[in-house]
Amino acid sequence: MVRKTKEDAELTKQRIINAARAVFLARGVSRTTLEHIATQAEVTRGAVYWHFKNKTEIFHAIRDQVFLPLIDRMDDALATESVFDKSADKYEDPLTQIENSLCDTIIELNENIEMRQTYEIMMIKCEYVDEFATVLQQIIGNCSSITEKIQLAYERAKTQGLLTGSHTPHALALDTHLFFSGLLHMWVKDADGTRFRFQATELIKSHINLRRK
Amino acid sequence: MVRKTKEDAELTKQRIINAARAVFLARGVSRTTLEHIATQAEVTRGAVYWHFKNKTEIFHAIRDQVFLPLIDRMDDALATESVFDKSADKYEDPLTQIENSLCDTIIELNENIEMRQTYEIMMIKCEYVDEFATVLQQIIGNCSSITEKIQLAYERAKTQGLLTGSHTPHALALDTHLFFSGLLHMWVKDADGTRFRFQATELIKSHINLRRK
DNA sequence: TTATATACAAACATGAATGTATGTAAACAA
DNA sequence: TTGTTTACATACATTCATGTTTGTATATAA
Repeated sequence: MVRKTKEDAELTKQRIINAARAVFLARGVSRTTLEHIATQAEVTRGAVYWHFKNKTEIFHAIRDQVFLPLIDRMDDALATESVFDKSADKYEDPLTQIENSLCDTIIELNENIEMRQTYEIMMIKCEYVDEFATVLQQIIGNCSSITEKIQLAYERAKTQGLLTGSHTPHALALDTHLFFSGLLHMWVKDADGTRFRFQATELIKSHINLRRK
Repeated sequence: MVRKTKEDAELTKQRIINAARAVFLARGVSRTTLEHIATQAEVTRGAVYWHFKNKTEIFHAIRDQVFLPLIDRMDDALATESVFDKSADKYEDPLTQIENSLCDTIIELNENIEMRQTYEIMMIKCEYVDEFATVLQQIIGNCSSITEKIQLAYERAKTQGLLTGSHTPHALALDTHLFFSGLLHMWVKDADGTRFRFQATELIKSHINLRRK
């Protein structure tokens, strides 16, 4: 078995990525060798080195495959002025918009194995040093842009008189972002699902309800 | 230079721990070799192997030195029925108690280099697999007990009529805990301090103010 | 005072993991 | 049809980290 068509090769590449995700998850990024990945993908290290320069490049491939689409989706959910919820057949107010965009992420995390595994790898199976240190900056950057989107939604909520108290949209957005960040971390760490996963969406709802008039 | 007194030996051990913390922080736990640690501590690997079985044991030593006292302090700050704040010369209400216990942790993180470095190592320079997986369980456990303490404080706040809205102490406690968890993560990742560190205590205050009547 | 245990240093042996170089059969272009 | 490139597999060289063993000077107990 040797030379494949272009489609076959692309398939092999994807198999390597999937294999790497599984092995990273089980053994951590550092302890994973290219041999591990190759074996899991049922190829040799030769194939891995053909498609990727090194382990770091595989790591980035895994990350990009899950996070780039996610960021887009989150942007979409929050950026629009007003959203018509087809399932509920009505327009969502800004607070519900925030709530839904957070809940959707959790739902996606529940349903999408690859995304769940990728999150887990990024959060607790990876050391952010040297080449990986740059990833941290990207994460912080994404967080900022999401927080800004949330803040805009809170500002709309404020002008619409939906908010309780006299809190600034900025503070509310940061609080929400930190809450959600903590929730994601706990969601990931709560592997058996007994502590956080089962009530994640409820936690989001009650978080948002804290701000509702 | 050879056989030392017991005190000397204990000092060497501490030097190794400190060296390990520094190297773990710079290179990540996985990429750190015992040779790195030995060099940093100005001893040989022989000394390291004398005091510790392996790298994992050093890791636990670092963790215990910082986290065990921390948990005690957090418990103290939250467990007491009512606290007399000497600096302000008045009794603290439960909400202020929560606020202060969180702020104190941040202050400690700012002032205590070893604690700051240890946090950073645990959060972003370590992969929780194999022997380290158990540490995750401990972390989750600590989180639960802290959340319970916070919940008790919120219950006191409720009976004293300090809370806005009709939220349950349980939900409030989880929300606060997740918020703080997220804050700690961002605090650590925000190494240059421009995004979260500089306003961490303000974020805590505004988080608590969300609940104040 | 002497035997023994301590607190290391130095040397050794082994096993990986990495990257590269080479081989090769099939796809594809001309 | 043939030359070339592609998509790998295989083999090789090197580096590196680990754990263990041995050596040794001194503190300490008897």
